[in-house]
Amino acid sequence: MTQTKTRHKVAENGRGRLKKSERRRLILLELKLRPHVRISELARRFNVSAETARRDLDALSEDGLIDRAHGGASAPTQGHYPSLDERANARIAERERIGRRAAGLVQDGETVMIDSGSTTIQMARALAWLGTQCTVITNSIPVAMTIGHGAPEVILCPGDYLPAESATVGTETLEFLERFNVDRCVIGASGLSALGPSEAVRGFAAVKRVMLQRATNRHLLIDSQKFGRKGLANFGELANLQSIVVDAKPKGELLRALDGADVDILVAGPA
Amino acid sequence: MTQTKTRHKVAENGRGRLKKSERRRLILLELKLRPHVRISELARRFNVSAETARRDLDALSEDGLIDRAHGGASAPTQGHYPSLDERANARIAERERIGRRAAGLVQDGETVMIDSGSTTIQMARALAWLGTQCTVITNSIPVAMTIGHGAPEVILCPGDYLPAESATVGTETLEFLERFNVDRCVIGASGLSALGPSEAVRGFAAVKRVMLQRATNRHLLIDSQKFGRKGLANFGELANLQSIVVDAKPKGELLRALDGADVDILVAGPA
DNA sequence: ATCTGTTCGTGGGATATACAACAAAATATT
DNA sequence: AATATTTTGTTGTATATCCCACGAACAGAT
Repeated sequence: MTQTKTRHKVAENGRGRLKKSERRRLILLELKLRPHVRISELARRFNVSAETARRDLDALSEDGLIDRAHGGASAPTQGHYPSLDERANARIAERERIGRRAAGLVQDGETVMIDSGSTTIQMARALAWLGTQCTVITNSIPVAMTIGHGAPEVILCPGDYLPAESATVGTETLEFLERFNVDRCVIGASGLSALGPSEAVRGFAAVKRVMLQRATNRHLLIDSQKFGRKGLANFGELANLQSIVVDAKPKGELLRALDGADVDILVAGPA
Repeated sequence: MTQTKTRHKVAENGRGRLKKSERRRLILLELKLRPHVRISELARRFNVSAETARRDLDALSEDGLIDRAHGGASAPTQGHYPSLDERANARIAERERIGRRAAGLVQDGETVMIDSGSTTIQMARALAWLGTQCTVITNSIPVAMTIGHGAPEVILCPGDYLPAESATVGTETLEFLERFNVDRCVIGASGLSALGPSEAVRGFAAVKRVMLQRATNRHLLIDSQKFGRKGLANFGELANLQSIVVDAKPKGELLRALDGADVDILVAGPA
């Protein structure tokens, strides 16, 4: 049952033992197929001690390539997700509030474009929860998968697959989106300043811009931590937005700019 | 920190305790966002004993909704994956062989269409392993995600998202595929008889048909268990295929038909 | 109100895993 | 070839989880 010999041309050791890098590569590969691997199982499979397997998992976890668990590890969630320390969890709570508030805006029968991003995933989750009878168009795979099992119908955009964000981008995506006219679009952003919303990830700004063009009602979902920040590329003016959904009301210059642009500010309460 | 009150209208118990079904729903929801939950964590969060949390996970695992692990549970792999009992694992081994053999057919620089299905996922895995420099067009999300982190470039098809198969289907998908001409297509099937390959899942047959039209070289990946079976809809004739990749050589009528149609039979050896 | 089935918590012994520190082996370097 | 470095194995102890069985609390029905 030693499969080391059967492999293509794995770098092996003196006595058919796999090298560290090979083991780790196999672990990653395995996690693409199975959701979870167990330390004891890896130890047996590679003929190494449990400690070594543990060290492998710790190292991979350090690099963010896997999600460590007691006794094993899981594949990281599709689409970057925040690590699990306290601060990140706090942010999740806020995003959850924002997502729930935004999901409440969607009415039965509407068609909605949803952007990719961690906050919009939360919204998708809330939408699935509510079971709103709507049609969703998205370029985000996590959004599609989250909603997929619920009531709403999902149309996925084509395009170049961006693994880091689990979303599609590129001209295919843009052309596809341009074929639709929808009731609503819900987008996230890396930053929001008086000059407008901006995005850090290459290629996303264009997608957001097209979504904004194609929707009657335009909503921006954004965490208050991102107020004042400026990302790589601006997309659209403040006046282009119907409303922003936030966890805390903006202040100062940003608030004045929003008021001037006649943007509704929807603060997601703790309830 | 008791969030039970903050929920929309969760069914709660006398003293703000969640009912069993609510807990399980929340667990499922949580796993859409995070790859892994831990029993101890759930027990704290729901204010129940670890035993209760364990029972929840066991029940959900029984229904195939989660993947149980030591100390917790993970979300099941995107796209249906066979349960882990012995027989299923045996089938996986065969599919892995087939997938590896098929991946070997792809040359650097080629453009390949890959169908959805458990066997093609295995091929995607092998392709990522080999690091072949190719461009992949697929309607399967697991395929895209598996390959995504490797060398090949991935273009995802648009369409209606089919949660059960984690793939896109429908006219959007077909129209999109028709815009490309590729070197190779690799497709799976539910059955293969002398009359040709057939597919059971609604909507998939059309996708396969278009992929076959658009490719110079056409390969069918199929498990020998499916020889002789007939699915819902036939797609294409045997003569339409360059080769089939199988784990065991067909016999009898099917073999004669394949020979007559001049189809190469590539048997994936155990090595 | 009483009954009945479900759901849940508790306790204890067996097993698994985590963590740390050191020793042994393999690999790389000079 | 000899040395330095990395990688792995081992040991021991603390901690977590598992599994089982039993009894208490609960919800719904008669």
